[in-house]
Amino acid sequence: MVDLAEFLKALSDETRLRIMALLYQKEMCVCEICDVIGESQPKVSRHLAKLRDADLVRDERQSQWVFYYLNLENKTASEIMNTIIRNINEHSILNEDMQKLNEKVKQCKLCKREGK
Amino acid sequence: MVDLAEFLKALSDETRLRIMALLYQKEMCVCEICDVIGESQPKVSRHLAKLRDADLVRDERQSQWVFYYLNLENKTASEIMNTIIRNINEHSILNEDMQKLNEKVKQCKLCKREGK
DNA sequence: CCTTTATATATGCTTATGCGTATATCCATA
DNA sequence: TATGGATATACGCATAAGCATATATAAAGG
Repeated sequence: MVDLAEFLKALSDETRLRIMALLYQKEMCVCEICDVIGESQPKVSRHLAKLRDADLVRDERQSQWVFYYLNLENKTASEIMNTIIRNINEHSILNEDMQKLNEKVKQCKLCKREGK
Repeated sequence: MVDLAEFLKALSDETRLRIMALLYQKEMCVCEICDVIGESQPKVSRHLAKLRDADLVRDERQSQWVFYYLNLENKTASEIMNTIIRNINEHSILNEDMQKLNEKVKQCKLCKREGK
């Protein structure tokens, strides 16, 4: 397992926290994430790479799109994410992202996966 | 409350994690902490300052000694510390510190507080 | 093939972080 | 008030992290 300090460092960035909170809801492709959080594609991609390096997320290419999803194998990591989501009301930006996600979900035509 | 990312950043350093795990057991003065984790006084002091800035710990001078203790007011922070401690077996260095703490506790003559 | 869309990475830069050493401060006591 | 123990901070340095912009790669579809 990845070192605890390393794993917390991977979580300790606002952009990455926002991404993690989104992926906690459902797996998403990069462009969806960019859309919801309003950050540039290279920025999101770089942060996803860090999360992947820390083994917090996994990715899977589906034709043009790369879908990211939480890696739930790390028990400590999963429990900490649970805690954050449970207390999400104290963290307004995460809350706003969730609302935006719910709106977007209805209208996104591109990023639908066939399976899963 | 301190920003979630900031708070996680404060936690995401091995030395600070070790200190937090110790303080989870009991309040301690700086020299005790140095002794248990085997790090220099300036290093420990600097890390304690960071934890204090993030409002994860509080301090209280008792004559020559400054005692540090966990600030349990931040709910998210407390729950995350609980999670880490609950899973401490996966993080050997924290475990070793705990054992060392237990040995030291018996023999420490200096750092006894009158109150609390 | 060529273009478009989606994604990843490289580059150059600025700022943040951590460290060891040296020094300052605070307090108790001789 | 001089000394020593406990603690905090300053300094100089090395490395890491984050950003924007530009470019590279991958797949789909004409």
